[in-house]
Amino acid sequence: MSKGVRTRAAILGEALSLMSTDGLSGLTIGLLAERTGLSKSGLFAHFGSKEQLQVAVLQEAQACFTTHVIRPVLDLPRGLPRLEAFAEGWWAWNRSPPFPGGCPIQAASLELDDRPGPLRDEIAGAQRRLRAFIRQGAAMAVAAGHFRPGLDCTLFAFQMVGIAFAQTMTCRLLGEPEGLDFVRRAWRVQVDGALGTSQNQTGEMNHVE
Amino acid sequence: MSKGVRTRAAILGEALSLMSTDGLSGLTIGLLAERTGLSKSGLFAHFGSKEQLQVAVLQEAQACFTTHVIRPVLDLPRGLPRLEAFAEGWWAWNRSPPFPGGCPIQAASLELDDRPGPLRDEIAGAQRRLRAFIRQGAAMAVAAGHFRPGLDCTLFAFQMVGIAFAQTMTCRLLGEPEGLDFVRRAWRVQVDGALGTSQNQTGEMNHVE
DNA sequence: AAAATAAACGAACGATCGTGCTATTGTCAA
DNA sequence: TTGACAATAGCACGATCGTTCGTTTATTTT
Repeated sequence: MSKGVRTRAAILGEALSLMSTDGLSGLTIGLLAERTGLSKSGLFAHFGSKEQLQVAVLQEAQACFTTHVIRPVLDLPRGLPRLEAFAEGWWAWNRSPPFPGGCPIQAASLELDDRPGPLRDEIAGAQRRLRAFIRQGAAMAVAAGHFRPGLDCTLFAFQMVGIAFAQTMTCRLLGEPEGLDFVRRAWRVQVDGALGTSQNQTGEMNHVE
Repeated sequence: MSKGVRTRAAILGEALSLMSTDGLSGLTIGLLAERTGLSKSGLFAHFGSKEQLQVAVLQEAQACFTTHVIRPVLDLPRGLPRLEAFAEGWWAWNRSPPFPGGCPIQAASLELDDRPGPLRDEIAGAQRRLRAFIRQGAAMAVAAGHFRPGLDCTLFAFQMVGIAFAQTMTCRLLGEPEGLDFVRRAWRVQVDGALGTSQNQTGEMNHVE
């Protein structure tokens, strides 16, 4: 591992921390240089432009999410077990990601949703992949007989994303300590609504369209 | 209405538009002065500091939301009718608010959630009031017999906020035209899960904790 | 209409922004 | 160990940031 690669990785790590608290627009080259102990120009040379730096940071954020949340659950059996573990991992990530601030991907998603360009493409791709992961996870649960046949897995992913955002809102912005309870209960409601009728733990029948 | 007040209102209107696309941190005094046709110093004098301008913009955003979404539904009968109308109004607001960009309140919520100070207090208050409004709306539906007794109205509000964020994500960032369908269906699932059993339109029984 | 007050301007400030250069330092292979 | 090259520093640039100040122009009140 050459020097340049190592430095670049260190820069991206620090950039992620900075971005998690101050957002993509708060990620400034001068500040980042100061925190990494590099000169502005020395740091700049690693990326060529501000935008390329931002793209790299967004990619690093995705890689970090994959490492911390996605990868660990791939060892678990497909279907409900994996999905449940992913949910719990995601809630943990949202509440206390490995940065001082909140999830950079969520923040960037709302920051960039009205500004077309490479940055929005990058974060939109990340969100699409995340939803696809959830959708496939739900589909596996259907295939395994955990979830009822005919479940709309795209809607399932949509709802789960909503819970995640509501969590950030509750836990981070409002700072309510019972936020995680609401997350878990909302998630439980959603899972219960997707279960196969034979496994329906709460005795309710589920809506099939 | 004196001149100063009129100008201030015009500034805030333009500021809201600018903020909806570029975020709170993109709301710069120079740019805002240019768009309103004022000089930087002339504009600045209306607020005294950048932070006070930002606070004023956040308050203006709340007022605008109240006018467009909250106020109209207060004429409707309490309970489910009002709640349904509010939902539809909110989805419409999220998809195409009276600004070029997306909902400034949602954007600011994620932008400020890690930066304590007057700005975060302001937006946190807005979110708390919004949730209280939803919670009370659900409580009225319970009182009116539309929703089942024992419904957790706080959880209900939590879930609804989640749907709204997921909508912004889907409709704005990803630009999926069918986004509104998912919003309505997720909302329908939530409402169905809250209905009194006698009115349950989908034939499912509901989970009561 | 004159006096009093409010509103807006123009110019300047120090700071920081992103981005080019050139020079110097460090690293790695021959 | 030297030579090639990658990595970093230093410096400067035009632009823009938020802010202050004194002045000028509008508006409102007397």
